[in-house]
Amino acid sequence: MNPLVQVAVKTPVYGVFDYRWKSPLPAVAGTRVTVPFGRRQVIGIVVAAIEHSDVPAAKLRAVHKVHDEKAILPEDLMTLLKWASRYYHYPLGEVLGSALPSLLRKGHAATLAEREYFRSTPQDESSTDVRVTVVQKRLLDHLRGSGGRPVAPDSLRALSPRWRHSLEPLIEQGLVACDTAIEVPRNEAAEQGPTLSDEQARAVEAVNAKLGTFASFLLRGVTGSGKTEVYLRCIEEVSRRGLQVLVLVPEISLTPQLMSRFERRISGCLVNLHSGLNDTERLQNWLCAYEGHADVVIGTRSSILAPMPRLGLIIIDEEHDGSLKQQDGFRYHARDLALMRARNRQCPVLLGTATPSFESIHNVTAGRFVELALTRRAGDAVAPTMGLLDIRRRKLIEGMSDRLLDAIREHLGRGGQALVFINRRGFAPTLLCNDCGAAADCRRCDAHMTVHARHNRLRCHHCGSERALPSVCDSCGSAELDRVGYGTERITEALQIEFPEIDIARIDRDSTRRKGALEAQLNRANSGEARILVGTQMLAKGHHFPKLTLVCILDADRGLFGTDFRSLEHMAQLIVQVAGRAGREKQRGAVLVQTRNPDNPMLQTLVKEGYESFAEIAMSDRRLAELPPFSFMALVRAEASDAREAHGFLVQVADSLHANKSGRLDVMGPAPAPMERLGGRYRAQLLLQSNLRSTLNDSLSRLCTVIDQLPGARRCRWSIDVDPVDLF
DNA sequence: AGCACGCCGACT
DNA sequence: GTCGGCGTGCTC
Repeated sequence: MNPLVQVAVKTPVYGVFDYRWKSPLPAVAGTRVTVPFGRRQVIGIVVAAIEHSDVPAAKLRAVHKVHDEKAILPEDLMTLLKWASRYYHYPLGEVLGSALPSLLRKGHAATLAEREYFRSTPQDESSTDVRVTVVQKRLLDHLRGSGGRPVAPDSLRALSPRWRHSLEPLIEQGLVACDTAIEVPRNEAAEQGPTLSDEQARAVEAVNAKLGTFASFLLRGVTGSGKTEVYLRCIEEVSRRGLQVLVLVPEISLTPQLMSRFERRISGCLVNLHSGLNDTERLQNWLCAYEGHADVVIGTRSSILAPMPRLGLIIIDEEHDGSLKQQDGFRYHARDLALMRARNRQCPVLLGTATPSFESIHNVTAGRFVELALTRRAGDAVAPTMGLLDIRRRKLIEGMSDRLLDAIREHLGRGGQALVFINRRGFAPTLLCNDCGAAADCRRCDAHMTVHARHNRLRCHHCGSERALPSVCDSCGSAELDRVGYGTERITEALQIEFPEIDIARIDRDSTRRKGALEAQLNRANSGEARILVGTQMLAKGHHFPKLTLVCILDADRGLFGTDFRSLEHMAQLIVQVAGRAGREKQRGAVLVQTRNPDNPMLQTLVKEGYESFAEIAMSDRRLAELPPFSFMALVRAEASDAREAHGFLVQVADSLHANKSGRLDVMGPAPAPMERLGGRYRAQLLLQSNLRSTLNDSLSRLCTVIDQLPGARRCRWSIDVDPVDLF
């Protein structure tokens, strides 16, 4: 009897199938195989070798091809991914697939690219009268002159564009030898780190003391307190021990400063994994991690699934950041996977932020995380002063109060820079008819369209559809159209009128879409050429503008009344992050928050006492309301082109849950999603909440079985989101 | 996801 | 009579 294997295949329903193993190689879990699936051939991952299959022998088919000799997904990753498949209720085949670079999913060989090197042979050294061309003479001289070290093609190309043509005869004659070697990037540190503060030194020591065991640290450091320096010192120590470090950052392309800082400080093999890489680069860097050549891997969310044979430490920068949660498909949270992975691998996790997520604060309170605090800013910098600006009954110029404009004038006068933060791009969020009151709405979403004045267009920021800016109202034909509300474009325009001599840089997704445009804008900001910066949350993260002394936050009120129970938390994090851009050098910074709710206790606490006090109060509200992190949530979403279809589907799903009575489970809905219509499809959702993780998990498992058997489940697109961050 | 199977309207 | 529309179900 042939041995049997289970193979995970990328398919939304089952995912794991049994096959006959016909290869002379032993079956290894984590290797890629091509298997017949239906009438196609697909690539799957071997999950296990099994003794017996419940599938009738006649149905079992043979593995067609074996791609790898050793596991492409090492055992520890397989364990993590299998766990994640169960935890997030997402098919194993899809989960395993998401851990592989796309070229490997398509069957590309898992080998690092090789590079040719050339050197002069002993035969060449001894020969005296070889007849060579001028170009060949030049090539030989260069090779001889390199002192026996192999020479890369690049430097030969510099000698002659047709270098290979000239070189080949020399190789044939045995004068030049060609070797191949794998290409592994190497980085040389160019600078030394500063002396650590006591707090930094204590933090580094605490982490280093736990290397080789599982421990979780929350590095809570105010902006500018030198969290990155702590990361760098820990990385140095882990490298010294011959282990690898995995560093997760929010969006690497938005933080070139952070990336170059790592490059200046770390010696060894440093690779990136982020969305800006093409498939080949991504594969090469992934393989560097997989083969253990990489000492440090820096990447975005999905890097948490990168194979690291000598993993010694996981660092997550900006651990509160929403981008750590995948918002479609396999909806994992990179922070939670990191904790699970570190526990399995017995290595520490270091989570850094100025504004911890409530989940992490809760974990500190519960004793699961050790808190490391950095309370002082580096150098002479002191924390900026924060103040609320009551704009009720005040004269506003394009949404900005006179006091705000005065403050900008004052800071500019003293040679400072001002940042105006408004988390809305475009000119105005709404176009209203003055006669009939109708707003210009998106035809595919339940949303107003945003006015983009510069391009004379209306755009929907939810589905991306756009149309020409109408000159008359769609509903009544009136020409009295009002652009209501403010976006970065309008604010920039207004400030330019107010400060005609001043150079203003607008930094949002629209103004930085073109390649290199973001760098160009950031350069203008850093050099001090631009004196006023207007931008969205793109400006909130990680940037360091030396001359910036004033931060103005225009629309803080929006977060106070969000639809989501996390709106307040996110608003506070955003305000603190933006505020942190001010006064990072000698001049003390100031932060002004415009509001129509100056008496709001949450806003007051945040501004007067800071994030920590704010979080304490906001979290006690969460506890009373039994919301996460004091309970566990999952969201079942459904969307269909017919609203009744999506709702009906969820009614059936909900019924199956009510029928079962084990543990405490609150089922809310089905209800229309906060924005019911999006991109022309109707969305409904079912919210599950429990005080026990296991109850929630069990309910979801049952729910999956029910859905699989549900006729018509395929007419509607559905998904399960465990621990959702946005209830949209 | 694909891909076949199967059951009803327009056509050579 | 047949061609082909896409709703439904399966893939070890």
